[in-house]
Amino acid sequence: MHHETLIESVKSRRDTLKITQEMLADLSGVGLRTLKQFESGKGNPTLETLTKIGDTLGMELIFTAKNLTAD
Amino acid sequence: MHHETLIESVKSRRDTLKITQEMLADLSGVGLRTLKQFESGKGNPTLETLTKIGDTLGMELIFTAKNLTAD
DNA sequence: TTGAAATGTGCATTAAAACGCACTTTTCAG
DNA sequence: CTGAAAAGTGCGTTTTAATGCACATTTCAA
Repeated sequence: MHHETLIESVKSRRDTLKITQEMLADLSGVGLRTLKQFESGKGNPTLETLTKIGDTLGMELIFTAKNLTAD
Repeated sequence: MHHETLIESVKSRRDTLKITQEMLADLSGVGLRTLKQFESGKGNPTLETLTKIGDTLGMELIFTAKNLTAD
């Protein structure tokens, strides 16, 4: 998985929930600037930041065995 | 998911593969100090660090819908 | 088209991650 | 038990994430 996929997960989810970056920032406690940075692919968020975002969006971050068959 | 679960995933996987923190540090390019910090629960790693570790262990980091039924 | 809402970016500051090094503590086979 | 390997911690430095603020750019319904 690429960094992008994680970003897409968040943007997609946020889109589904119809909330703006600003709302997510407020709800999650993550700074708006940080969220913008992350969603625009310019950031390298910490686990804490990702967790806050995930919690707010009803998602959780996990490590799974990588699928080696597909490419 | 708690931060711990992520840590356990890594420690468990590393244990299965029979590699030390030092080896994982070398293989992944993540500093040994950083890895120790993370595995001992004292750290707040960046996505990049988690990705490097995951890549080396054949794991990938993903966001999944949180399971609200279980607890 | 148009303007407001939403998103993206430049700049500066503060807090903290990443890191190396040396040392302590823990683990465990023999 | 014992020693060596593995894991954890204190300390200091450098890099950078997190953040606010102001402004630029994009999106899109009316």
